Amino acid sequence: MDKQKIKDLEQRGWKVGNAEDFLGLTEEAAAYIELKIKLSTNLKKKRVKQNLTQVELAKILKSSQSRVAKLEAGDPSVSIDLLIRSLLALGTSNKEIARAISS
Amino acid sequence: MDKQKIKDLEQRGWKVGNAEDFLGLTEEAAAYIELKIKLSTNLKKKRVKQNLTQVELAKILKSSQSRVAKLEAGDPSVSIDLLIRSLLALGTSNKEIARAISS
DNA sequence: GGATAATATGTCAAATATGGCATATAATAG
DNA sequence: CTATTATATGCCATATTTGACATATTATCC
Repeated sequence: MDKQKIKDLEQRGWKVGNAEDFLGLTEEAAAYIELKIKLSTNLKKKRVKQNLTQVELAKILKSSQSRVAKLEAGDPSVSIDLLIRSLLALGTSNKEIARAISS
Repeated sequence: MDKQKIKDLEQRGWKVGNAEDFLGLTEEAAAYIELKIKLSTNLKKKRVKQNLTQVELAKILKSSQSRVAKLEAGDPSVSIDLLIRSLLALGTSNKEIARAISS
């Protein structure tokens, strides 16, 4: 969670600590979501860099524009699997994927 | 593909080059499989390090021994999603996962 | 050897992810 | 403003993944 946000909440008397206490997320679930967001952000960056529209990327992936939108939004309905396969389809290497995850 | 193997094949007159030509895999599919193997190997290592049996890990994951076996074998029927969630359940951080991927 | 624990493999119903479609909402140009 | 293009959202039939079970195989100990 955003450091400033935590500070703000603590000012107001909240006992925040971390995302788990606040949102009821286990550390595990939080890490999972974080991972997904990193991958989806990266996917969008890659697509834009290659001057592709969502429709064009969908064609490459043999998927649909709507699914690409959901991929880039880190929608709960998309799997890490599809995110990774999409990144690979855009020529991303495993090392790059690793970098994205640990960023 | 194993460097030595390639050399051996080339000795015998094969034009190998890479896994794609040889196995008919696209670079993308090869990278995907490679990634999966790295994660599954890492999962097994983690489990063993924590002195857990597959049955015990299955309990933690609310899954079954047979699925854990498949996870560790990188079976085609298991998703990267489940591999990552399993690693997280064993206390693996995103950074560690990234390291495993780029290793 | 035989008993016991751990892991592997095959199958399948139920759960989840996916592509595709319709449609809504931005963003960009003219 | 109004077309046009790009992206977002909701839905659903189909496809893939999953847990669970049975059973097979492989260690490990006596």
